[in-house]
Amino acid sequence: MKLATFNVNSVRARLPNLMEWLDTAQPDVVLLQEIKVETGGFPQMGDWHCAVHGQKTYNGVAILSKTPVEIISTSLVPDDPQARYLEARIGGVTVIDVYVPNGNPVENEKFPYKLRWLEALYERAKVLLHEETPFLIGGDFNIIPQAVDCHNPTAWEGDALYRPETRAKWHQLCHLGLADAFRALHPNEAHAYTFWDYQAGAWQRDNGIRIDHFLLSPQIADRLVSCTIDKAPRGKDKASDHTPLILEIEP
DNA sequence: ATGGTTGTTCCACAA
Repeated sequence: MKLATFNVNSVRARLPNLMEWLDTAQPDVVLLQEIKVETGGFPQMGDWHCAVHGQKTYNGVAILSKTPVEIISTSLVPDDPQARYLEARIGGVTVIDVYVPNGNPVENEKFPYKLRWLEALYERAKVLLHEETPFLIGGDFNIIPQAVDCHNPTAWEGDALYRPETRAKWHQLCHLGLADAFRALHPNEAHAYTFWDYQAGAWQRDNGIRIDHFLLSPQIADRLVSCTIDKAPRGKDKASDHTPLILEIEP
């Protein structure tokens, strides 16, 4: 079973690139973030089953699946006005699609909102682990876990993606027993990025960061086959600033 | 240190 997570930075602006990539990569399940469209405005996706939690202009998450997908929840933080969470069941697996708040600038309310959001995700993961539900969390976490996950750590000091409080939340999730699928299989690999800014030639200079992740519950981690970054979409015309992360698990 | 780019929307805001 091949799953992918892809922050498309507007599903409508990215539709030709997305369709081409789906045709090439042939995933079974795709977690999309930043669809930037209301739920009802999500494009027709042919024979894909779609679960969508969208809003106007900003944010928005969706799951595409070759097999039926049942929405379990679209709410993580109570009364969250921002569409960032989608929990669904596909076959026997609970698939959670997240678009974690960016958190910048750290001086205003955006940073505590990010930390509250991550705390709620931690609490949800604890419940699912206690229930022994096989699950995975994929998406744009807006977290650079370690120095090796960015080109120039000094440049990220103080940024909400790399602040100690942010990375502490990530490590709390991992210490619950969730596996960072990419890092588990590529322990020391550097320059393994999933995002390159549009600005200042970041892509050409490989000035990237690894912020898109799959976290696996123990039952899913036992089925882990591979986890790879598909850099090709980032090099296309009209590319998103993110590129897909692909996860293969035993059926 | 600054500026660099993209998407949505209506021009600033988010990333």
